[in-house]
Amino acid sequence: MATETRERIVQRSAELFRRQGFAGTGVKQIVAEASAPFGSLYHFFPGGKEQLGEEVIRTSGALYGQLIDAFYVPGADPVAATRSFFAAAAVSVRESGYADACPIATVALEVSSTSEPMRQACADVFDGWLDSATERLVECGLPRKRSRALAFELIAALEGAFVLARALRSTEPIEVAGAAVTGSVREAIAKQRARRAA
Amino acid sequence: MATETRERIVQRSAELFRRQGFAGTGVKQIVAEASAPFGSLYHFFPGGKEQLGEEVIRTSGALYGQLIDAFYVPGADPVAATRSFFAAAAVSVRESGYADACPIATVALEVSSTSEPMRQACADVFDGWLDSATERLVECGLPRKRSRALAFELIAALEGAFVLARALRSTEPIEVAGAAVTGSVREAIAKQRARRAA
DNA sequence: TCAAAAATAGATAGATCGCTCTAGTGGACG
DNA sequence: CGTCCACTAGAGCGATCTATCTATTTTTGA
Repeated sequence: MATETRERIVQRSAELFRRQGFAGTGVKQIVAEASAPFGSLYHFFPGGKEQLGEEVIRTSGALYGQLIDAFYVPGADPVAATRSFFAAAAVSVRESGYADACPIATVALEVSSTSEPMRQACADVFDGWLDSATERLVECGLPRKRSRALAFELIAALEGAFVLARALRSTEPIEVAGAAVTGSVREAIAKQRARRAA
Repeated sequence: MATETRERIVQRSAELFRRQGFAGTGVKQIVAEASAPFGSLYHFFPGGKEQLGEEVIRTSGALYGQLIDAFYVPGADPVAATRSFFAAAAVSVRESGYADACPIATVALEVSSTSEPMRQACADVFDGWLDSATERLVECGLPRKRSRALAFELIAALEGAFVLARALRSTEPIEVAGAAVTGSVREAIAKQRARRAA
């Protein structure tokens, strides 16, 4: 089945978009690096580059979102999970030579004011991440409202740390931000335990 | 003095870059919207678009950095300053229709893997912000090490909240992130006072 | 006042952009 | 065996990209 060509296009696009941005990546470069025929791109994506962009955002966003569930497994310690999550992010960013951080942030900032379908795709991805993180924290016994605030704090700190890490070529922002979020989670858990004991 | 043309080019570029990114903005569009002669762009910036980009990053980055000093004035309450800082950011983002958030984040993510001089400019700007915030917190009586960690937390949370706010078209990320950072500052101040009392 | 320098003005080069088009290939199925 | 259809393949279109070029106008300073 030749639909592997389609997958190669999406995967290569995902890598190029997150590194050079959407506007900074040409369709010729995509098909060349994906070893795909040029005609196939418009065969699989009749909506052109924008349709490809939207799909790349949704698929790579969903893939990355699975990491949240992978770290915050039910029954595990959410404090340790938070620490591990940021530590893993730092390793991943460093190992890619500070090239690959968030799969959609670069595109998100680029298209939020220029392409409504792509902006919506980014919003859906972020909403999905926030919902995932919120649910995992609720399962840890935290109140829903507090969980949602922590989810925002977690995603925002991670995204911001990624921006700094890529520009500064350092994992320090990720480590420091991770420590801060870990502290917030620890405090929330402690407060919740105290309330239950009373 | 005709150097106002040069300033118009820089200012207009700054606005366009932060909204559509560096690669997504053409030099023709810049001179058109800046009401500047096309030849003037290459007269003032013989290094072309990249030189313009670097200068835009440095100038608009320095301008934004002054906000840090404006909010964390010596003698003022750092907790209230943090709250005000994020509140002002939220208002600013909303009033621009979620178009203008961080002046350099969009470009930073775009060029960190494609243009070393522009990446370095972004790194210098971020370093400047971190140094400013660190100094202001040190002046508030916090230990230098703790101040620097809080500075990272502050900038990272703000940057990440900006990414989310623009895509979600909501100020909630900025408000929630602001509350988290404000809490961290409050806690650091309280801990420092307790240490001094002992 | 006049020459030199600075800035304006825009035509245009050469490359690349996203995209369309037609032709051809290979395999599945009647 | 022949037909259909998904996919491959790439030439090429018009538009746009960055940048250079020459010519002209404006400003500056001796």
